Amino acid sequence: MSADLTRNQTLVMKTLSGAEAPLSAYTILDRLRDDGLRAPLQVYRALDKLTEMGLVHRLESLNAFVACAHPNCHEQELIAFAICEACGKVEEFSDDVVKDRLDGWTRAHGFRPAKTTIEIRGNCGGCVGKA
Amino acid sequence: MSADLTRNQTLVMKTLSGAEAPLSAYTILDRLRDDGLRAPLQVYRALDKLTEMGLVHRLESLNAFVACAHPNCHEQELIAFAICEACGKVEEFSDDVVKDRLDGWTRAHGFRPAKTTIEIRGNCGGCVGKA
DNA sequence: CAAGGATGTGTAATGTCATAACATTATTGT
DNA sequence: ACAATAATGTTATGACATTACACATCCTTG
Repeated sequence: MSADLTRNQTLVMKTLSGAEAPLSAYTILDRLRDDGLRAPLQVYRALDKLTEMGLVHRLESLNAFVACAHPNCHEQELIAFAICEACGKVEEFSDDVVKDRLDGWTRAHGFRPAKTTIEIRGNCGGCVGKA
Repeated sequence: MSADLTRNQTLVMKTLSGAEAPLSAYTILDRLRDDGLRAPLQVYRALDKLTEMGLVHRLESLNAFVACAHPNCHEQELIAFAICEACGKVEEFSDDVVKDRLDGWTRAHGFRPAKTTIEIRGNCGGCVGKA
């Protein structure tokens, strides 16, 4: 089903899947030095492909990347992220009503959307409790 | 009404207000060399304050800044941006239904939001026509 | 007025994120 | 096997943002 990944793609994917929180490209690179990766581009190229395949998401407000939470996620239409600034964990969800409203706006304005980003930064339940 | 701005803040604000599209901090800096600005920090500090005041918004997916579209905008609750990748123009809007839905999700999950980003990248009406 | 705090400014150095350009090495389809 | 396509490796560079430190300005309050 999911197309085969190349060596570098597999390494990057495993690193992200095993992480508790989003990782920057350079952090991924650092964790893969022992596997032979040496340059940022090797990571960025893998991330590009993985993102295209919907296996990885980029968090714009963090300049970092996470593995997709849905096991066999094939590009869900619109994904929102809730990012905890304390523990770093990210929750991924989607909402059809939000999607409809944004679609409504773009249609009404003749805007053709290519990619939509929704990111909520704050503190997750667990971390609010501790505070 | 709007608190007085300092010299640097005024310069940055004027630059952004006069721009057709979002500007990066370094672009702003370049345009203000003749006014005596020399270091990125002078721009970033001004941008921080202006953003706090709600006069300027940061576009996360662009790493760039725009003047707030609403004349006397005092921190509207939730703002969405539609960013044209062809001409660079940005439209700013808000939607209470979207806000309610996202609020609903965060409340249900005990998540305390601090800042929410909604950015739609694509092509605006004008540019879709030309294509 | 003087002392102290808060805020703004100037500068250099550095840190962090991302891509261009080029050469080489698989992989795949016919 | 051959050509086309995609992936890789490497160096250098570009683009975005912050740390650390020194100095100046304004404003308060005793």
